[in-house]
Order: sequence, then structure tokens, then C-alpha cells
Amino acid sequence: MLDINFIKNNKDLVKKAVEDKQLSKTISIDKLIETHDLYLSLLKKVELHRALRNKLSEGISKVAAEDRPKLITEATAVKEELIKFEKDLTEIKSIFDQMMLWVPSVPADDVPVGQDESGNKVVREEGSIKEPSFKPKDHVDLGLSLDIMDLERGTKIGGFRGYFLKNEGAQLEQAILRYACDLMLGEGYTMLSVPWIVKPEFFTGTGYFPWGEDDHYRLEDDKALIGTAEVSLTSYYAGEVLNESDLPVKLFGLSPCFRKEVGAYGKDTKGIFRLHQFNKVEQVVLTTANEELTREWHDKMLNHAENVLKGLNLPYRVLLMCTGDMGAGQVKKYDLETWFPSQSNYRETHSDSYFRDFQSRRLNIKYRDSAGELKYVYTLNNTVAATPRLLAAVIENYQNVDGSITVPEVLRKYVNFDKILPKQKII
RNA sequence: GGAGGGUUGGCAGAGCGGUAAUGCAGCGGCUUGCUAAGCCGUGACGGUUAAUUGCCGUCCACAGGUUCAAAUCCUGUACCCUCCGCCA
Repeated sequence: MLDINFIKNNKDLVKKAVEDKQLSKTISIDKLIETHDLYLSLLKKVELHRALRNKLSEGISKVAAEDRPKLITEATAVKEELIKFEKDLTEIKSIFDQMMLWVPSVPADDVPVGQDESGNKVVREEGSIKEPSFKPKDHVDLGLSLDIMDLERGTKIGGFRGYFLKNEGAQLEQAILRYACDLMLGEGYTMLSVPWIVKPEFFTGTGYFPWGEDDHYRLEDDKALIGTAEVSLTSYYAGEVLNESDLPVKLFGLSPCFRKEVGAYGKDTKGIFRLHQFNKVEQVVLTTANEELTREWHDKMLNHAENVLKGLNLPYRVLLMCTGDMGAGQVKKYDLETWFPSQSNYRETHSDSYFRDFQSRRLNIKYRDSAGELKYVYTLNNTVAATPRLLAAVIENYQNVDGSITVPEVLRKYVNFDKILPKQKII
């Protein structure tokens, strides 16, 4: 959420953000400002009447009993008028509040303007892509012949996009997640096991609602299943005031993620790439309200994710996302895309964003700075590792000509095998 | 699932129909002087304003209701605690 006075004072800037993020269908800044002006004029009326009522009430309490009836009659009249104005005020306030939830944040100066993923900029490529000496299999072929995943029974039990990981596949997934957690512990982050079932206000607070409501599984008590641990982690200090000395807060957590993937019908339907349920290690940082510092952390968190891929020796590239391909609340976003040999292509595995105070205003997370002033914290988040998508990248990149998979060096301490061999008999 | 108690500023904690004590912390100021102490001021949010230590309004978990007036009375909801029951 933005400050309404910031919006009013930077009307053109915010309008451009709405345009560039292609959100003009959902919010009009002119209408928003008009609504706020109307709200203010009603507010003045209401406050005037409240002041009058308070004066009269105060008078009643100080006056002798026999003088009260006349004053009470007068106060009742004021009250009746006040009720009318208050009704209008409540109505317009709720319309205004609703509109404010749809205002996006303003992208950073160095974010490219673009319509869709074609506007994203490749920042750099890391790791060497080996020229394959044989035709690489995709992760589905590998997974089935090695009996480390079962998609048929996955859809039988879980429906569309359902899956089982099996044998070494299930173990290797845990190995990747533990490896990612250990890296974050090494960076001094606090590990949290988080709520997966969360109240709607925190989806709104982190900016997933109202835009992404359709992509979430809603429960019968109106709570929803998290699509990422970011929701729980970023909301951890909601409604609280921190000390400047507590910052930066560095959190990470491992959780399942639930996504309906409504906008992706027919996309990536094969294998364990795009799923309704997956596991993810996520990192979240809260910092002081300082643009330079938050950008430093943005890069640092990118590095943490890169270290996961570098440790696994997977080729990847860094993308700077354009305005049309970033979330409404995000100020700047990098994606990491990891190499998938079977597709001869890089595919998204990580997403690194900063928000300034967009989330903290919605969540009401403040800190007292060294001058004693209250300010909203700045928030950031990034993937550390998401499986099974990253598992798919690992098995594709580590496949051998005989159809076996070599276990990456860094994962070996988490499993009791170095290689996954094709199974003779698969049931 | 049942019964009872609770939720007040950053923290602790009074108030139980007449408009939020007090202590601690933080911040600002003054004073004395040296491994620090004392005194004074200071809750949050919004409006008004060129700006304000000014003025007005709102806020005692949240949402309603009663009243001239609600932290205080009534109803509903959420969460916490205690006991009983059930349970991995």
C-alpha cells in the first residue's frame, strides 16, 4: 500500500506505475483521489458534529440535574444528524479503503518497462552448459525409468498435477531442502517452521490479495493455504513495533506451497515442473526504510540463491524482470532461471523481490529509529530452493549416458547413495 | 467438545458510565559533573495549518448495540490462560 498523500503529491508517477504494470483495468488514480477528497469533506462534517456533541455531553455532566433535559434534547438532535453523516462517511471510507488495496507500488528507476516476459533483461549467465555427448532425457523419462517418481498414481490420488516422489527421488528432494536450509543457517538467518493455514488479512498484507485470490485454495473458515512461506514469514511481526537495533531481521522457512495455477491451464502439464503442491525454502528480510540498504539486501539475497545453484553446479542466468512481468507490490525483481538440458532452455526456479514499505504498510510493521521516530520497515523475499522443480533440474543435469544419475557432491552427506541406477523391475 | 478467567500505549499495569493513573524503556531538553545520576517534557493515527509544543476528531482485541455521554453496560467474533474430556 502507498501513502495517500504520496499518491496525491506524485500523481503522474503512480499513474505511470499503473500503466506500466498494466493495471489500469483494476484501478483509476483519478477516481481514487476524487474519492479521497470526498471522504475528507465528509470527515470534516462528521468531526464538526462530533466536537459539538462532545461539548454538549460535557456540559450535561457539569450542570445541575434540573437543567439537563433541555441540553439532552439539544444533544439528541445533534446526534441524529451525526448518525446520518457517519453512515455516509463509513460507506465512502470502505470504498476508498478497497480502492487503496489495488494501488501498485512504483517500480524502481532501473526496472525496464515492458509488456510481458519478452521485456525482461538478461543480466548475466553463470556456469558452463556442457555440450551433450548424447541426447538428454527429460526429467519424466529419467524419473520413471529410475522409479523415483510415479505420476500415474500421483494423478490417480491427487488429481491433475498430482505426483509421488519415490525411493531415491523422495530422498533427494529432502537432501536439496536440507542443503538449502544449511546454507541459510550459515548466513545467520533464523529458521522458522510456519503456519500453512493463514488468515486472509495476511494474504492481503503481503500483496497476494486482492490480485491473486483465485490462485489460492480457500478453506471453509475463510482462511487459505499459503502459496509460499513468504506470507507467514513476512507477517511474523505484523502489527508490531521493532527497535532499529533489531534490524535487519533475517528469516527463512521451509513449507509446502499450494497453488491452483489458474492462469496456467495447459502450461507445463508434463512431469513435476508446475504443481498444485510443492516444497520451498524461502528467505525474508526486514530492513530499515533506506533505499540503498534495501537494494544491497536485494543483491545479497540473490547471492544466497545463486550459491545454492553454484553449489549444485547448475548453469543458470539472472533476469531483471520488466514492469509487465512483476507483481503489483514489487518494486524490483530478479528471477533466476536454471538450465534444463532436455528443453535446451533456462526455466524459472527463483524469484527475488523488494517492496520498500508496500507490504509493511499493509501489515503495519514499524520500527522506532534512532531519533525515536516510527517508520515502516522495508521488506524483501527470495526463493532459496523450490522442489521438486529444482530436483527436476538436478536429475536432468546430472544424468549419464546409461540413464543413471550421479548425486551432486554437496547432497551426498544427506543421502546414503552416490548414484541412482535404472531399476530392473518397476511396480 | 464442556466450564471458567482474560485481551488497556514499545513493555508492565490501574481504571469498571462523565471522556485513559502510574512505573520502565526510547526520544528531546535542563542541571550536576565522570566507569554515572537527578529534574522536566514526550502514546498512536487522522484532520486543520505555511508550520506547530496549537486546535479538532478517532483509538482501551475486533464488529455491532444501549446512552446526551462507553475502556466501563449488552450481543457476536477472534485470540490467550486454567481445569475437564478427546487425541498424534
